[in-house]
Amino acid sequence: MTETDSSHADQTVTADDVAEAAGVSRWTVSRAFKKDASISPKTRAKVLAAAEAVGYLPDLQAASLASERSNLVALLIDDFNNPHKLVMLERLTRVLRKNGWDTLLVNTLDGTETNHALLSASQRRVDAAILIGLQFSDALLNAATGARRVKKLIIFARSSENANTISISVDDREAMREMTAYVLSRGYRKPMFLAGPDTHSAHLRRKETFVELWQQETGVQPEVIGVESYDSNLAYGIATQTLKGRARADLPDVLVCENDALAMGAIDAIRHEMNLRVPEDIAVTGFDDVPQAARPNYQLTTYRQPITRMAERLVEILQNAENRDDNCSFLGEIVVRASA
Amino acid sequence: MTETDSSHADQTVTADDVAEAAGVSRWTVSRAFKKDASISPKTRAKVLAAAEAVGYLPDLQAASLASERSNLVALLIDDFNNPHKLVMLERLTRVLRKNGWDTLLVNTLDGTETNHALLSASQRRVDAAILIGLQFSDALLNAATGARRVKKLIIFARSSENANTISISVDDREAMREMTAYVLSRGYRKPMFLAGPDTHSAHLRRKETFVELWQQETGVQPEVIGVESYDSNLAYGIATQTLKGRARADLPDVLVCENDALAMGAIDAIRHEMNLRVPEDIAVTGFDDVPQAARPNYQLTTYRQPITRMAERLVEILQNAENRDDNCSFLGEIVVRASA
DNA sequence: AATTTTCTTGCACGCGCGTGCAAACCGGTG
DNA sequence: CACCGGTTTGCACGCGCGTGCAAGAAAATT
Repeated sequence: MTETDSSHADQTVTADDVAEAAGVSRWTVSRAFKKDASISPKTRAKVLAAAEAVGYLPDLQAASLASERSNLVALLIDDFNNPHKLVMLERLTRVLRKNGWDTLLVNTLDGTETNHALLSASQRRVDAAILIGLQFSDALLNAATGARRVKKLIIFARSSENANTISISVDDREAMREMTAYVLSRGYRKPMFLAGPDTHSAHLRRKETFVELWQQETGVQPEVIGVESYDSNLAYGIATQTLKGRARADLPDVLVCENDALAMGAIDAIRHEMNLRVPEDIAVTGFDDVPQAARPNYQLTTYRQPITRMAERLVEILQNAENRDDNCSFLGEIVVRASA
Repeated sequence: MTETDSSHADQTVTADDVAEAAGVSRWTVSRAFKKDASISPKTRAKVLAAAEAVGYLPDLQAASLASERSNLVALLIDDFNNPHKLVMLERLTRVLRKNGWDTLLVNTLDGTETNHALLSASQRRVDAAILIGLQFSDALLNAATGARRVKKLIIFARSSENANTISISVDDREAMREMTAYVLSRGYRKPMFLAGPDTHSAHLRRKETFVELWQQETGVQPEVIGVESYDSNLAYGIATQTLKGRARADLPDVLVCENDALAMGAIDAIRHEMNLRVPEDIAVTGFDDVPQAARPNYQLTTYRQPITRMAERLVEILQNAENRDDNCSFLGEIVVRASA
């Protein structure tokens, strides 16, 4: 039916059709769509007009088959519980798209499927794999770097010393230095640190930094508790379990949390389990500045990572062919709200 | 350097290499990787072993160029604020991957770039475009259906009567019928409905259904308020503005919300702005059963959509070549918690 | 044992486009 | 007018694999 309908052959418009319409060769059409190609301005204009007329757009699959670039990146994520991931997804996809990259979303949550997922991504000839997950084991990293066709491995929003790996992250040490200074400046003296799980390959140095600096500044070792995943409910449970029933004098005056998810769980526990006030009885700080942190009932003092700038840096790295491992770190800023 | 290193030629292993290693032709290799292909079991085993040995995996780009399938779908999303989106992303990517599909994540948040993003996806030869956003204008839908190479357009978790469109969603009418019955059964008599924005193309019928049923059952028209986007902070603001300062007798006894994001904002407002209790003073219900709804301090009574089953249905639709518009709707279940 | 029938395998061709090279073109100069 | 440097265009080849068809091998039938 539609095959004989040649009035507008929208079935599949190829460069040949455009070439015929514009009265040039197919290769000239190809050049018209390529920036910095050797083609005269008027020919390009003529070709682009013809392309517009017949409704042509280059086929990126075919293009990446023929060239060595795919302009496609894989985004590997294994934690869908933290709203901060949504923020990163939004920023990354937006910035990448704006610069001509498409994004393959790969869920590596299911551990047994992780390698398979990674290989699957490599089967799509991605120019890079970007990890924004938490639990990338060394096995995963090795699988990734070993995977053929994955040219670059980029760890986003985490730092890593692993070789063959580029990491783009906030400077956790400097961030915690600022946060520690802030907490001290507000007069808090009995802190407790609420930490997330320890991961090996890509690490947040927040806990170590806080403990070290606090010790250094006050001579006192701060109390530290931890949860085994960045989950608000777990934080709620651990905070309740640790603090509820303590004598008032034994309670911390500030709870410094490794990220906002933990902080929000802790705030809920303090209020709803212990009937205490934030920040009057116990102050709380977070990290990430997720959208929920600004909610009127949290008003969380936290640290904002410059995700957009980090994403833009990512694009620069993608554009550079050379694979020198330029790990780069950024500075964010404390966002002071009512919680501390 | 690495080119002369032919011990394991990991640069690019193609089917030819496997063919040589296995002592068969390249096309036999191709068949070994294709389910239901005409090939003897022993040959297949031999080929797969050889492939394993040389580290070969089929190149999906080349495969989709040669065939008419890409096993790639585009996921279009324009709302990154609702945690429910994270749930859907996780489920969809997991189920799709399990069934051999890869996912292209397309951020259509930036309105002016929406069409461009859609076209860009079509340039990747996606087998289908899946919309899980909110604001798909008719213009967007038309652009999508008009876009070449986008064979199917599927609206997920929203219903739509638009032609050339397949929608997979929960039966909103039936869901609200259950919710209304529950609210009535609990003895609430002064409801207020908190609605999200009205969108045209793909609509939730929750507000209409609730109003209609309540009227029908009690003869009373329930009060309705609305926010212009599904945002907790907005819901907090509107709830505060509407309810704060009302005489106790004029307050609703239950706030039925179009989704959990609105409900959680409302709960926060009720507690922190009005110093009232949930559910004793005002009960609240939501919709979606986002992870946060189970948090101890929300304990939100809500309605859970069977996202995984819906995703599996999606896969079936993708596998069927014929494009009959089988809009399908699912039944979820009320999740009763403490908030109502 | 000869001959069908059914499986299995090999192969030409094409999917749509990019790259490198050579031919063609253009305008300007001695 | 011939010559030359620079620019623009055309073209063979290949990217890695799937599909349809025909030849070959194996199994089943008489």
